[in-house]
Amino acid sequence: MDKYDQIKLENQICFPLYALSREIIKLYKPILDKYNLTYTQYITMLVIWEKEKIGFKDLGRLLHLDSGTLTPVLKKLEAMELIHKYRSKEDDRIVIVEVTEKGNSLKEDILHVPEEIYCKLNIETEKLFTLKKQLDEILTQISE
Amino acid sequence: MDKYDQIKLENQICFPLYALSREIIKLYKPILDKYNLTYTQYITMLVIWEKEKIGFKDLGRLLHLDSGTLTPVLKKLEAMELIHKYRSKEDDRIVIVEVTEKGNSLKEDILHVPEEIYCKLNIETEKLFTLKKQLDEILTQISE
DNA sequence: TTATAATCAATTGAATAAAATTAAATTTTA
DNA sequence: TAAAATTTAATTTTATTCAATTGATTATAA
Repeated sequence: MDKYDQIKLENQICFPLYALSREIIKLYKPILDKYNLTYTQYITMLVIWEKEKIGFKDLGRLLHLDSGTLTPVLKKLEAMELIHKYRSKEDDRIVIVEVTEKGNSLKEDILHVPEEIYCKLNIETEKLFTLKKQLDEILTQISE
Repeated sequence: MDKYDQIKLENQICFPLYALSREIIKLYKPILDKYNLTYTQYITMLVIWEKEKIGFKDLGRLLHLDSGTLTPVLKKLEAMELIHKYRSKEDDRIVIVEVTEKGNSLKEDILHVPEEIYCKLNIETEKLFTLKKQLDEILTQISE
């Protein structure tokens, strides 16, 4: 037992999380390229598709992204005419994001993406499910 | 069962990986700030400390980082005098990285960092261990 | 030997990220 | 009610990260 063991890369818990996250995003790349979406833009659209209309703040909270990241992402999605933004009538500070018709049309094309990723991952559904459960649990705990 | 269920954020396996990875890096931030290291610089130093001397290519492979990321990281670490780089005598294409005396001195101060992170995470060691095992397994499979 | 291919690191441009600041509006409190 | 504090989102700045390309070097094949 070496006192330096604890700072070996192989003994870091966060590292495989960091590395795997980036590796999987790389798997998404060729698929999302067809729709001119980055991974961040893609997950942002997932939430907007599901909610149809959502406040900027709530969107950031769900995605764990702060305004400095989210603002340019939404600007890009708006330029692509997938969403539009407007300020709340009741409270002018609040920005609301809504999916456009063009955005909803893209939703139909995107439907097959998760399936393609699962094929590329090639891991038992059961394994993925238990892994996701563990990650969600830790994520909830940390985000408090 | 809605056909749109599969593109809900909550059903994406990669998302908690991506979000948790960034959340944990945020936990590192205040700790690593004291040493003027980013998370990427930190894990890069972990490998260099362990190997003492390593080729650029091997370093990138271990960290899952390509030259576009690693080049500026090493440039910064060299400016901080923690490492030095030189090209191989045998093959001028190959860059070799070595830890400096100052770099090795920092190693001693860094020893407590993993402990601090475990405290912040506040998760059973057993849970973390099994999680890491699963992640490592998938990472190995994907990186083939 | 010469031409071609492969390898390697650096560079470039776009996207992502965090921190600090600004600006506007609302809520609280004195 | 008026002032102060808080909330909210955008902007700005600085830094990081990634994919694609470039340029240099070495290895291989004709």
